[in-house]
Amino acid sequence: MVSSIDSSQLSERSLHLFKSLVEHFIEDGAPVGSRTLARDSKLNLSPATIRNVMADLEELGLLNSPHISAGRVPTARGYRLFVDSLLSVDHLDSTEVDQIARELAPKDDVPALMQRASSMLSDITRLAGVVMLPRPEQSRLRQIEFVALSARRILVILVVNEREVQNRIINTARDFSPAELREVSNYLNEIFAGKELNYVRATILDELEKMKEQVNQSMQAAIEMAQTAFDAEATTKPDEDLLFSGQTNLMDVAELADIDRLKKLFESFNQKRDILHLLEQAINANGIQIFIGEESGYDVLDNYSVVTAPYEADGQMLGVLGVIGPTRMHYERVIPIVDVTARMLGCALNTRG
Amino acid sequence: MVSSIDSSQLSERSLHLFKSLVEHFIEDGAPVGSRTLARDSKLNLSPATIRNVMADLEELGLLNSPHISAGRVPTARGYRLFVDSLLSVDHLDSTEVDQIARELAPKDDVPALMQRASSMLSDITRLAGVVMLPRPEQSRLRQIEFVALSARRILVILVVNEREVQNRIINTARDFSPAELREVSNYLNEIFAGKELNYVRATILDELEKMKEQVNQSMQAAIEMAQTAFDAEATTKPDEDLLFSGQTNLMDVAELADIDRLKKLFESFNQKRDILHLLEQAINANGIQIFIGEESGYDVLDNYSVVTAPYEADGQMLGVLGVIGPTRMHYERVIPIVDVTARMLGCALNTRG
DNA sequence: GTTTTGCGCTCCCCGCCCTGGAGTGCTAAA
DNA sequence: TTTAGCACTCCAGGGCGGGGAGCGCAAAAC
Repeated sequence: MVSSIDSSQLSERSLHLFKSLVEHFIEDGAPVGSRTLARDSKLNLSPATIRNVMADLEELGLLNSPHISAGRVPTARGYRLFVDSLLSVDHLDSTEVDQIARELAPKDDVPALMQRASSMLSDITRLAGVVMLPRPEQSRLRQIEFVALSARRILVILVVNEREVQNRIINTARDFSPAELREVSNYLNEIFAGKELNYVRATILDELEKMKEQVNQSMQAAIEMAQTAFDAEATTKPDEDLLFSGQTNLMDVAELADIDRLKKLFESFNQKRDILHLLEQAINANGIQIFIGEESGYDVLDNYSVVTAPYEADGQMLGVLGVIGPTRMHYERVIPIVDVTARMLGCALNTRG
Repeated sequence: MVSSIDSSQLSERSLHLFKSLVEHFIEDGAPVGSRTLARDSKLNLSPATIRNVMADLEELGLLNSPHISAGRVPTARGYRLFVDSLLSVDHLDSTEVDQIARELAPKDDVPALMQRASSMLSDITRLAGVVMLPRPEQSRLRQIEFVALSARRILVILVVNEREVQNRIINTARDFSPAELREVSNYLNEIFAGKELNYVRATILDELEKMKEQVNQSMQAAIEMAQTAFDAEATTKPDEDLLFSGQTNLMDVAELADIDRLKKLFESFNQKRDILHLLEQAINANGIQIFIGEESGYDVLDNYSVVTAPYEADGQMLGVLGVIGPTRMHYERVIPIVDVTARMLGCALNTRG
């Protein structure tokens, strides 16, 4: 990464003008010229002076012009300086906070809650919202149950983290009686309840070995069954971990009218991979993190910014949520919204149901 | 609906030319003029003759021209005649059929299967795919189980139609012991297993009344619990019944470059309501049904066509699937693909797992 | 009677030029 | 150091004209 700009390297005046320019551009989406800036920034300077300042800012890589006789536009680096040092974040008025709180009332199951969080983000910001579901690595097994469907088909139910339920169907090598199944689940609950899923997956093979002669036949079968169950879990999950919403909002922002870029972006939403990687970077940042345009390292996100915040419950980081929109977005509004939503979601997930 | 055109009302030659014109337009997307038609239809007619024929066809409402000196374009009515009487459906080559069959192998749970069906439709046709999930009204309860999560929180598991599992969490008024829960589920399974969910929902109140003094306390509680469980089911489901995929494919078709229409369409995908209504009309048609442009009655679908087919398993209609694309789509390919997919999906859903 | 030829006409598309406006950089004056 | 002045660049939009594609109509040809 190139040496980034420190606000102390620039004069008060330059910063003021720069901030004013970025705000203008965010509002209008059109390159900003020296005259408009002279008129609207209260500094009482002539356009010519401002041109000199702007030339300096361009030198520093904070601005550039689409062509020689157009106004200036912030670069990614410029936005970076803007959000890091110049931005004054809005204070959300209480009606908005109330709305968020209402939507995120912990009334039903986790997936539905996440879905609501995502659509709320997109509704309020008029951009695209995204929520990463609680990471399975941090999921603690609460309970495991087996239900016999037919002779050799068994429904496995994993209760995870108080409110989340996963089920999968496995086929077994031999028949199990209901009593046997109960015995098996009791046994598994005894050793694995409260453990992390990752730990369970990792340990279950050892356990199998250790118990080989020690316990009776049905227990061995139990462990084998459990293994199948958790294996399946590991393989079928990974594309179910991001929830998008409000993608269509992005079709409004005019400067992205070029449908090709938008298509690429939508496709990367479907693929999920890139966005997922990006959000994973953000999970350990404590608090808001912002990826601006090309900074993210993903081509599809050129000209888009991602504002993220991790959410936690019971003192544990669970995942990340955020908003995706044009670099030219109203950061001063989006940031507090993402922030508050993350906190509220955390509250809703705290285990006191 | 206006009287539609019967192919017998038109001369052999007119039909041939008309068909040729539609095929041309589907290929190129540009209005077709008399000269191109004269060149490419093997009839050895002069452009002037063809102009006369085209004028007649326009009179009948099968064609129109964007402006006076452009070529002709099929109207919705024209497409209707085309697909009803003139279309010769492709024969899918076996590699494609194989691909479909492979994707729809009944290896895992119903939702995942549906998801695969939808994305396969969109992948193969390069259009948008949609699948309506099996209608809950036709779901038969196979088994019900309760799992105690904590003192007064109980996880209800409904196994429906062999392969589908639903769960919800309910809060109870008093504590239940595991033994009690088992007793309750045994009881409910006894009377309700194999019945339709609708029937269960409807009957459960009566049952409650009938059993009032007849059975012991815990049985009454059982029925109350079950009622809560099924109620919740009825209310939380309805927006989870359509699966779209490949929407981005629609961003390629150039003539719909006007982003506004596309945005409206995408929004109606999210709302689901309109598309759902449309598909519901198609569920009782036996076999392929095609909605062309304005015919559908929904504004958002102007210039789009929907090709649907219902799918069934075990002799029972379960739902509808289909493809959404520009009216100018390759019906001769899309139709057999939708058809085969519906059949295959039906097979995959047959209960022999 | 049907088909073709010929002709005049319409309309779109494209390239061209032009102009006005916005904005720049540079230089010289304040 | 700031400002004024000036020459210059580039874009957007309007007007214009030619070329092309296509049409309808009427008269000739089959």
